[in-house]
Amino acid sequence: MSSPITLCSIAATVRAKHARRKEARPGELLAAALDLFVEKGFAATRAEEVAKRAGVSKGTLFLYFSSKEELFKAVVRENISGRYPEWNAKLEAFQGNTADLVRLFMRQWWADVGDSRVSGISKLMMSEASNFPELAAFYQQEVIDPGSALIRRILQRGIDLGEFGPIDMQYGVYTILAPMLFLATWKHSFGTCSDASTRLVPEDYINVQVETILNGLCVRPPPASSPSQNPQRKLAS
Amino acid sequence: MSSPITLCSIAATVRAKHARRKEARPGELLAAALDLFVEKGFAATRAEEVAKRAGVSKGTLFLYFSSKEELFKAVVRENISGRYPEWNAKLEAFQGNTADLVRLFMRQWWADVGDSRVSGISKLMMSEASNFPELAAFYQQEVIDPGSALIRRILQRGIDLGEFGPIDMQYGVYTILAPMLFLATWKHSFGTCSDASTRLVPEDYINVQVETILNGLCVRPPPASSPSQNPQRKLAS
Amino acid sequence: MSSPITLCSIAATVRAKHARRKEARPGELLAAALDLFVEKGFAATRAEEVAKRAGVSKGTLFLYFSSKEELFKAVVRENISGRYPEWNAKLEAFQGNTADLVRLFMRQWWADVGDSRVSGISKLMMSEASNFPELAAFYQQEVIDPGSALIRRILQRGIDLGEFGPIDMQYGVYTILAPMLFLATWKHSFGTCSDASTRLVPEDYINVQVETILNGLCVRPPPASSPSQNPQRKLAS
Amino acid sequence: MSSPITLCSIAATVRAKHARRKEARPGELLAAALDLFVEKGFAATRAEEVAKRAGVSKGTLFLYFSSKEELFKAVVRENISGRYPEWNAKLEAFQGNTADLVRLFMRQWWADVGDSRVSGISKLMMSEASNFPELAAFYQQEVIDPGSALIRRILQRGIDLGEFGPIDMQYGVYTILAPMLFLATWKHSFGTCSDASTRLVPEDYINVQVETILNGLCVRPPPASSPSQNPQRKLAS
DNA sequence: CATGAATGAGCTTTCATTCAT
DNA sequence: GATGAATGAAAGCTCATTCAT
Repeated sequence: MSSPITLCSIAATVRAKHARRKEARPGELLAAALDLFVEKGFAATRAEEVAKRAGVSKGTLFLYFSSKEELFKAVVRENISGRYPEWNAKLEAFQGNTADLVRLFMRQWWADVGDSRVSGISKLMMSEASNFPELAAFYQQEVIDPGSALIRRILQRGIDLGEFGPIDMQYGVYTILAPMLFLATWKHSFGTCSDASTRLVPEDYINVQVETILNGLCVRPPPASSPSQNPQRKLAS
Repeated sequence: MSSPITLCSIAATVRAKHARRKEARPGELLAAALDLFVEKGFAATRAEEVAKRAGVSKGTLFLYFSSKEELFKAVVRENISGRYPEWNAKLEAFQGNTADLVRLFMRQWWADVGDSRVSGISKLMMSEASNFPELAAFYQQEVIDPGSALIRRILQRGIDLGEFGPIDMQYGVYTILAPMLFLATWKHSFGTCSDASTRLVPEDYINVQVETILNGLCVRPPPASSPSQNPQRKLAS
Repeated sequence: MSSPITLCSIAATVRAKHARRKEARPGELLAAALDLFVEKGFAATRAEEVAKRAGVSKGTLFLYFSSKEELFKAVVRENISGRYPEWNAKLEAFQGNTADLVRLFMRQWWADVGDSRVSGISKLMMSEASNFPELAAFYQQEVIDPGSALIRRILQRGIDLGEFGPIDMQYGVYTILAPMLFLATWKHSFGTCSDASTRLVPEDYINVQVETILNGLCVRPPPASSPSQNPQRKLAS
Repeated sequence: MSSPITLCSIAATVRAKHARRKEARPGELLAAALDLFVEKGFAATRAEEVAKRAGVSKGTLFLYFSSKEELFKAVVRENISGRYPEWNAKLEAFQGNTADLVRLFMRQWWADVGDSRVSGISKLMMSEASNFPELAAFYQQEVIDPGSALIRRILQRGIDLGEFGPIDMQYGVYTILAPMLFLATWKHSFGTCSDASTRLVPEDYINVQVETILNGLCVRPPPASSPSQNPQRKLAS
């Protein structure tokens, strides 16, 4: 029974298995690379470790990505999946006042993005943007700009409905963007190594940030006709 | 007139010239190191290149700083930690209301730190903290903790004087810290490569941030007995 | 007949050739390292030279041994520690009187260790122990202690059988150890450069030492019922 | 009063002081170098540390010794002061039996040489002989050979008086030499780092060695007409 | 003479990349 | 296609030696 046919079918099976794995390879490598790039940064991530985590050999990594730089670029491109349509839809459908919309947006962002591996990409881009300018431009176009537009529409809604005062649109966006990107960056830098006493609880951080953004630090006379908008504000300890 | 005095002064000159080099070295090395650390990050900066830029050989660098980590620490002390006494003194001496103190603080920070190469250190630490835990701990101790304490005192002043409402101290600090560190990080990442149209003007960014922090986005009835505290707020464009 | 077997055997051959190199490497490296350590000492032996002598590159050395210290330890294990079981077995199996066992032991040591490059390791450790405390501790544990134990068992055997008088065990061991280690040290120091007239013939040295250790220099009345145990003692010239 | 005369006399005083120190310099350097070479070996001893211990600058060391090798050679040559005439005289004058002479000699050697810094020279030569062959030859001529001759005369005395049996003279010498040189070498190698439990007490070591050399390990019928020659022999523990 | 700042070759170790199998 | 053994260019740091002062 050691006929050529048997050999062929063995080979076919092997080839099929290979092919199946082959198609999965890049994805497995990219996932492993994302984890490691986020955790250690670009320079400190060793190619061999990426390969090992993806379950392949070092040589195979270079079969799919001609260099570590190409791998990095692929990781970033791969992970910029637009969740924007979904968010835009939610924004359109929202019925309540805009302050609550801002609260919802920031908390949702943390739950969907900040608290997931994807926030690592932000940290990564912040860290490596200057080493990969084309990638940075790409990221700006694909992620930062749409995100800014989304925030801008929220602000505009507040202004249009008379809830928010007048504000510079270009910089007003950062009012919301900065605390979020800072949180993502911090979580992956000092957040991994600072002692427990100074460790930041993201939900509490977000709550304090959003209430300050909305109402400011300065005392103000209680608004005439509105229920407490600030149930989450924590008292000074 | 070939008096001992003359002899002494010759010796003094000689010594002085010799000594002057020695005394100048650390400063030259620190300046070179700051440049390169900011430009390339900690890990990617080669000791030899620092030396070359300071106009000395590799060995000389290690004559003055026992390791690359010590060099970095010295850069931080020279450019950041060392300035806290001055900043604290300014805080003590300030006479106006706390809202103006916050405005002053953030604008001064931009002028002194953010707008200089020094802000690159913040970005660098955000990028590399997780890879150099000892450096991260040092930075937290020498920079983050005193900085947080300083901000906390500002907030407490506002509360004590009845200008600020109650706020959680731990997270309230980030209200001021986050926009500044975000700006520093942004400037050294996307700021170096984003096209002119989206480029951020730091002074305007700071102004919008500080007014939002103080007064919030939400409209409020004008306070009974105070003139507009917000002359800088730019109008929506 | 192009059966799977043929295919398999081709693969096997390929694998074997590949594997053979890999399996041969450690041995080649250990041999090269032994040579160089003995010739130049631990500190003065450069990793690159070991690699070159083994016919590989610097990097390859560190593929098999994680550091120069580990390389040295492996050399010691390969050449010394690893042989104790064999030596212990010989000791257990020995049937004759203990004086002859001591003679056998010292001559065998010379044949197996002293007369080979391995004795250079003893000299090397004597020279560099104080500079490499971790290596010294390792050597003490892996070589000195088991060696002392072995000698102690020989002495104890002599005492138990009534052949040897009572002796302090701790220092009695040096009675046998010192002449051997001295010989090894001498061979690799003055032995390499002293002129022929004063050159020491190890076998003769060993013979004189062992007879003196056994019977002393002092004359003694011939023991009642034993033939001369000392046929090798050379006469004074 | 700032006359040239004053200047000259100041200069003269300075020069005198300089001259006085200048003559002391080489000695101070050699003493410092001896300590360090013995403690750390040739390669591990840093020129700067020798200079510092001698109280001069690194540059000055190279003013007196053109290289580290020359310094090493000078250290060895400096420390080979013949104590042989004195020892020879003592040997001639000794009245007791030769066994006691051997005991005296070995204990005296320990007190005079082994226990002093000079024994470091032996260790040093053992360690570095192969790197400095001319020096090794010199040392052999100046130290080893006269020492051997002295021991040979002691042995010959024992033979001539009928106290010692016949023995090969060339190798018999090592019977006494080996334990002493081993002790010196061991003291400066493992002696500095082995744990307290295995630490060797030199006087006890010498005692056990000398009694074994004289009387051997093997039991013997008590000599008919001699008082116990072996009061120091320690009992097995 | 004496100094000590400066040098730079040299060391161990790491890791992206290659290529024979 | 896939492997992993092998490579060799760096990198941080040391220290004998030099030389301007």
